[in-house]
Amino acid sequence: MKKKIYSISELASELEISPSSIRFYEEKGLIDPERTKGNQRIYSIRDRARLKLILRGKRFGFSLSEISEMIGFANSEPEEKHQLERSLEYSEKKLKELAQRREELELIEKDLLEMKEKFIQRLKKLKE
Amino acid sequence: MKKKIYSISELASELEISPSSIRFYEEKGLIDPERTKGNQRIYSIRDRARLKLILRGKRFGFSLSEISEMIGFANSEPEEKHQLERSLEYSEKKLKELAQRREELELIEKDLLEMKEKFIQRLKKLKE
DNA sequence: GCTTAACTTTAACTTAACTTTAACTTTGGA
DNA sequence: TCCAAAGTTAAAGTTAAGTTAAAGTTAAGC
Repeated sequence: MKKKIYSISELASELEISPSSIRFYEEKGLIDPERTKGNQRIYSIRDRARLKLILRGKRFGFSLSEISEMIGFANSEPEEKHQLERSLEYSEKKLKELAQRREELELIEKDLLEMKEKFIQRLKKLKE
Repeated sequence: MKKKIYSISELASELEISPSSIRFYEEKGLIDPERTKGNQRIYSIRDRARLKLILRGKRFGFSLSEISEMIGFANSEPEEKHQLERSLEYSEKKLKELAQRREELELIEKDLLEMKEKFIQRLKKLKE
């Protein structure tokens, strides 16, 4: 069982963000790495995966607090029936939101494709 | 030919943003409505469409300046060949970016779907 | 053991994207 | 014609998401 771990700067350069950003996410409660005897942060593969998730979320315009909410929910292991049902509802809600975003993304793509076509047509005419 | 127009507050409430935001976008050069004799802003259907585009872009984490760049490019009518070619390149670049975003969106959706499945399974077990 | 690179915290600073406020003007209805 | 509602600008204030700086601590290679 290999237990790969990372220092803050390793992880930062791999994910192409600054160490300060990683510390900032920790301050905001999005991540919570172990520490060495000397108090330096050590990141596990799971921590790395979580950071990747954070960055992915950010690229979609989710705010850190939204991401925080999603992570908290993802990592909960609800045992009680009522809580389980609430979690289920939450995931369904988020899935719907994502579906809507996908539709909008398709609209933007359509706009851009049309633009591109227009440019191509005009270039063609220039060549005649 | 009906030439529907809007006041700032009409448009704001329709798009569910504040009038100040609309003014702010104008200040940033994203939109440029006509004015009445008395200097009040009047928005055309095209202005409304553009605002929608701005909001759509924002929902995808594009910054206002990126959106501004895209809009400026969309509204340019380049006649020169070289410029046309640049515009074409630009649109292709943006389309690639969008494709990548779509992939990431699919990853997030997958994560969420898995979560949802887990909750369903656990609920099932509880009922046995 | 020493040096130096990498780490630590705390606090101030920065930027984008708005929002709020203040002081004033225009518009639409009784 | 007058008044309230809606609009105007300019400037200051706010919030999120970092970045930078200062001052000190730990770890790694010689």
